[in-house]
Order: sequence, then C-alpha cells, then structure tokens
Amino acid sequence: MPPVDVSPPSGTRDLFPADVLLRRRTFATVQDAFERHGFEPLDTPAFERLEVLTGKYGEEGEQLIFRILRRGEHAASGEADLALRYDLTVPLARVVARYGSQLPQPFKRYQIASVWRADRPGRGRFREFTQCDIDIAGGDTLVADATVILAVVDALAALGLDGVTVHLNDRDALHGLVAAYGIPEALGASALTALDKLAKVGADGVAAELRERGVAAGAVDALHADLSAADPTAALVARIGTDARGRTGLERIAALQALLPDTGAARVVHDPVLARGLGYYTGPVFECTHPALDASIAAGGRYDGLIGMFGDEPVPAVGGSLGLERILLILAEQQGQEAGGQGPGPDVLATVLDPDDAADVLAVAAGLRAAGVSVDVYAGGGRMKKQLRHADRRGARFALVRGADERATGSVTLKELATGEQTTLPEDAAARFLRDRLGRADGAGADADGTTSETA
RNA sequence: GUGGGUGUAGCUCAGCCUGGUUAGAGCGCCUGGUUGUGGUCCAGGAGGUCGGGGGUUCAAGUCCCCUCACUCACCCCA
Repeated sequence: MPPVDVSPPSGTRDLFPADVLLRRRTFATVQDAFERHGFEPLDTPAFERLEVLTGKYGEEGEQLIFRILRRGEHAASGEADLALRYDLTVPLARVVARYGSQLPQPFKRYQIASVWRADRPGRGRFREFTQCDIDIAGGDTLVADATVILAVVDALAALGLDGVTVHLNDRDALHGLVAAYGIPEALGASALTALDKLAKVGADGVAAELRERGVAAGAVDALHADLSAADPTAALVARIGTDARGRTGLERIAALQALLPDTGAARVVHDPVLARGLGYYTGPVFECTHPALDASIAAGGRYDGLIGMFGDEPVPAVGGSLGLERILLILAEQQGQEAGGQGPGPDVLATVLDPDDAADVLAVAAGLRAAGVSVDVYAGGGRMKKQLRHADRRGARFALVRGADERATGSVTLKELATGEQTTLPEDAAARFLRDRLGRADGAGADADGTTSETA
C-alpha cells in the first residue's frame, strides 16, 4: 500500500468517461420526461443547516446524516452545525416554507442531485448517490398523486425499461389492515414490515415472522389464511373493508387507479401489503418494480405533514423518486458496458511526429474543428507507432498525419483506423473528406451545444 | 449490529488441506521485430515486505491467535 490510500472512500465511486456519458444521457431522458409533465427544475445547496434535517427521518435515518463540524474558533467544540443533504424532499420542504408565497401553487419541481448517507455500503447501496425526485407541493387532489406516478412511469419507459409494475397502496388502508386483523396499534408498524416481505418469503414466511414479532396467534392465522387464498388481494381487501379508515384508503386507491390512463407503459396493481416508507407518508404510496432487479427502482407517495414542520401552515404534498443507481445498473447490464471504460473517441487524432511540427498541426486541427470535426492533438511525445496505438485505444475514427512531407506539399494524410485505409489529400479538402466519411451534413458549422462566445 | 466468505503482480486468480531450493498463470503494461504506420503475430522485459502484527517450527504464502479491509446473507434503504 502507498503511504496514502488512493481508493475512493467506501460507498463512493470514481466515474470514468463511459460511466459519466451514460449517466448524462440517463439524466437528460428523465429530465425530459418530467418536463413534459410540467415539472420545473430546482437546485438547492449540497449542505443544509443541521436543524433543517434533524427530526425528519426517524431515529434510524437520523444516525445516517453526515454532519459537518463547526469551523474556525468553534472547531474545538466538536459540534456540528451543518450537514450534507440526506434526500431532496426535505430541502424542497424548506424551499416551499421559505419562498411559499412567491412560488406557483401548486409548485411542481424536479431535482436530480447527489445525496449522502452515512450508511454501511453494500451492493447497489452507496454513501453518495444520485436521487431523482419529483414533487408537487400544494396539490391536495388525487390529480397530483396521479401526475407523479404517470411522470415516473413515463421516465422509466423513456429509459427503455419495459415490464414495469406499479404497486399501489394507501396509508389509511394499511391502518385499516392492522385494525381489521386485531393487531395492536403498537405492533402495527412491525407487523407491516413483516407483511411487506410477502413476495420474498411467501405466506408461511410472513406468518412465522409475524409470530416472532409478537403478533397474537389468532391474527396470524387469519392473515395466513387470507394470504394463502386463491386471490390474496381480494381476501385482504374484504377484510380491510370492515374497518372505517381502511375503507377510506381502499376508496382512495380505487379513485386513484381510475385516474391513471392506460398508456401501456406499466401495469398498475393494488398491493395491500406494500408498506414501504411508512415514515412520513400520509395517503397513497407506490413502488415500481422491474423484473430484472429484485428491488424497487422507484417509489413515492403523499406526505401532507412534512412541509408544515417548517412553517405555520400545513402544505399537502406528494412526490416520487427514481432509484437512478439501480436503473443505471440495469441499463449498464443491458448495454453490456463495463465500468471504467472509455467513451466514444474523437473523430480525429492528430499525431505530432516532431516537436517542430506542433504549431502546424495545431493550426490544421483548428481548421478542422471550425468545420465541425472533433480533433484530439496528441499531447505526449514519442514515435508514430506509439501515437497510432493511442489513437486506436482512444477509439478515434481517423488518425491524421501532418509531418514534414505533408507540409511541403500542402497536404494531410488521413488513416481510417478501422479499415487501415489511408489517403493523402490536399489540405483544403480534408474537412470535406472527413465530414463526408463521418456522415455529417455539409455546410453547417459546429453543432449547437449551447456554447456562445461572449464579447465583453 | 449478528452469522458466513475472501485478502498472493495493475486486474482476475492458482498455490494453502498433506509447511521445505530463486512464489506462478492469464490478461494488462513496457521494449524490440531498423528510416513516418495502430489494432493481429513473434521475441524479450519490468512489476509482489504473499493485507498487517504476533506465535509454533530447523524452516511459514502454507499451521495457530489477534487485527484491519473488502464481501455475501439478515436488517434498512434508493
């Protein structure tokens, strides 16, 4: 080991060219989908005042906040006053509380950004990861809930993920479930956690775990029987319907389902044991799954109480979040890409055979770039052999040679790496030749990329 | 946090059970196969305190103990 450990801190990653490019494309796709649904971008600081974050994520979540020690003369105190953001929902709540009256009502925003959790890293689990959130603050109708789900489904579809299933449930229906089976309120959350594993461990497994968690035998048997029924959902729904609050939840789920047009992008099912994110959710909750991964790739729900924690008035809100890292995992596998790979190379790699040629080669390269061709001028020294090998590894389409011979005759030599075909042609014909071979339309200048030259 | 697994060359690993001359392979890397031609091929080369510490032994990569790191399952999440 070297004196300094040069591997990234555990739970973080170095992203190589191919990784970054894939992520950029993915973000752009998600962004477009969200904007098509009327969401606007918002960005907030990477760190917040500590007190903004505390008391929002529950006891376990609180432990996972990355705290930032006080600086300067207070450094010795060892106290923290700031913290890295833990998610994007709480910062949104803060923004709504701070600028509420200036924002459109309802305020629909999306945010794609890194968040940090002092978690124990594992597979598909990082201490720094990208969240991709959409939320509607100030929307108290089911249209808001439906919009979030539709936008999430559209984003997943736009990414090329087929076969997504949306699991729907409702916080009130969950309360109703607990009450209808006679499970004590105190055991409710624990029992729901066990029920949530149904798909994983089956009815028997759930029953066993419920017993372990102290649920009475009568309730366990009743649940076991219903979970083993030919149509477990129908059996559970019938039971939940015997509870008033449960009925409220069931009706809301039905109303929400009725609002979702069948776009063919995803299957929507009522999943009465879906219990995720029980923390601050107050109404409908949802989760999206994909057959390629044994975990959720998106989730969300209604949380009417959170924003009110920062202000005087409660603000109803509903949101959702895409599990970008997991989606990228699926996409990377689908496309057979390996981490650490190179991105697509430049159109042309220009060799510099002799240091004295440098100014001339740079000038030729500048001319080609002006014609819309990307040119990488080799920045290392060495023989032609080495430079061509580098061109090959960089994935350049062409190698350009402009040495003493070419300069003397006002020409350039272009070699297409894939075929080995090589031509020497007049200098002023190079751009046209390249544009033709690269399949670029003639005439246009550099591609529009948002770059503008500023004149002071 | 509980239990299992793995740490040997830049990477993936073999060698360990049945201690014993200079610790290996594949890939990668570097050089060469004459003048300005890559990807293929051929030849050569560099690179390892065997995660760290202690112990047993004439002798430890190999056996024992401790420690650290990584990893899988449970838990929790995105």
